[in-house]
Amino acid sequence: MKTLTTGEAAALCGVNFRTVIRWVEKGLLKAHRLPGRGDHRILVEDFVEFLECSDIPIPMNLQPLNPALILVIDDQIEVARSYERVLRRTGYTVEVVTDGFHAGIKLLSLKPNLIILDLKMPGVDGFAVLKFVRQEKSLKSTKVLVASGADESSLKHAIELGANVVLPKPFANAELVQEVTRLSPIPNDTGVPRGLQSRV
Amino acid sequence: MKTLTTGEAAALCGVNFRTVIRWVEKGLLKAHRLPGRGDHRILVEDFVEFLECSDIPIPMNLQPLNPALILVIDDQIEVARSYERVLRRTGYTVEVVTDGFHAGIKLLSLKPNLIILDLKMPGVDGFAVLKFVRQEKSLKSTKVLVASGADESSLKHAIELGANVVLPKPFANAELVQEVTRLSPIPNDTGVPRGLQSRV
DNA sequence: GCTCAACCTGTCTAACCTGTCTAATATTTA
DNA sequence: TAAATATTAGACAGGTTAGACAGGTTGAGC
Repeated sequence: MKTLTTGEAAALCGVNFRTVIRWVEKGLLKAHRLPGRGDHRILVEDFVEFLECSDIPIPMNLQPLNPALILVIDDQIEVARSYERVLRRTGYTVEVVTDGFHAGIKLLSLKPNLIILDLKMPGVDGFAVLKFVRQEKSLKSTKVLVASGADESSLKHAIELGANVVLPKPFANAELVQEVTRLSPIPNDTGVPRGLQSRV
Repeated sequence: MKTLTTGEAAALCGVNFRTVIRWVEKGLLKAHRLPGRGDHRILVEDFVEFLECSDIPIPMNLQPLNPALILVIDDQIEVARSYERVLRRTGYTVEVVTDGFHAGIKLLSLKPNLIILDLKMPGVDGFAVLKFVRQEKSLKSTKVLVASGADESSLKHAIELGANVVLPKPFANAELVQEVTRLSPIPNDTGVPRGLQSRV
């Protein structure tokens, strides 16, 4: 259950936080309060509904991003394609990049829900990618699955840096699918506005 | 999400705020309203589009790109630092990246006004960067200066792909500064408060 | 060049919403 | 746990609104 503080909500719609508080006080915007100082917390869905009702444009990072979008970062194109095939069959939308530049571009422009990342790639430092994802606020909820043939200490390091799951190569397709669906379940299509994932 | 009030928009194009409101009411200028008193808020991008369509000059501080920001993409850190030093002295803000991943990240997050790009880098395809910049809408007016020791046909190819200037290595610092200032003149910071410059 | 109508823009008003500032303190981060 | 950051309420200053009216600009017709 994702919530916003008054400051965050204010920034998202370009007003002062004081104004957001007044909207809450007037009952225009639904919010609950924390026991301590009485901080307001606004459910994202309530905020979005408020924006919609008020005809205020909804910022990008609140748009319901494709919950089934996976970015595969692996310089070995055949390996990447293999992941792509398996995951597409499972119902995910998959995007593949094989170099660092496009990894950076797609990461920021797609805001994928999950990343499958190799560590040892010529030209891309998997650890650097991991570090970036973990420090970038707009990717806060992005999951990272490291799929690598690197040695154990590297894999351990990846975990320390914030990888959600590490799969040592080689692994079976079934393992990949299992971990991916655990990390990023495909939402069942009740009430999901987008059309594609409901076709599955 | 950056927005303008009617007063701010009015100051930016040198009219009375009442006039801005009338433009909005007539549908000439897109805006949304706050729930409280019905204050208008105008998205900067909508305002810029309106100015463009109306042939009204667009004030510096609304330009989408950071006016004096240069992104140096070169895997040789000493070379990149050397550019950085020279250009900083000239008055630019300079950001350096030495790998493709961060090139992608910084390109999208900083929207630099000018890129200094090497072509032959292990791990980064300079041509791919160039192609991307030229097809990405939000980087429409980004200038690209290719600084490379690549052979002549590569440099020619870079021009075909949309590079604004090609500097074959080696070149003198003075040459670099000259080309950069030509492509991306530093806006004179006369401390003019925002909006007033259009009133003369 | 002149007149006139049509229309756009600036000015003024009162009401009231929004932004700014403060000190205190809760929440988050290291 | 300590330090850094964020949030709160209240008071005040400043900005924004709609409507009405006046002044200015534009273009057509003579």
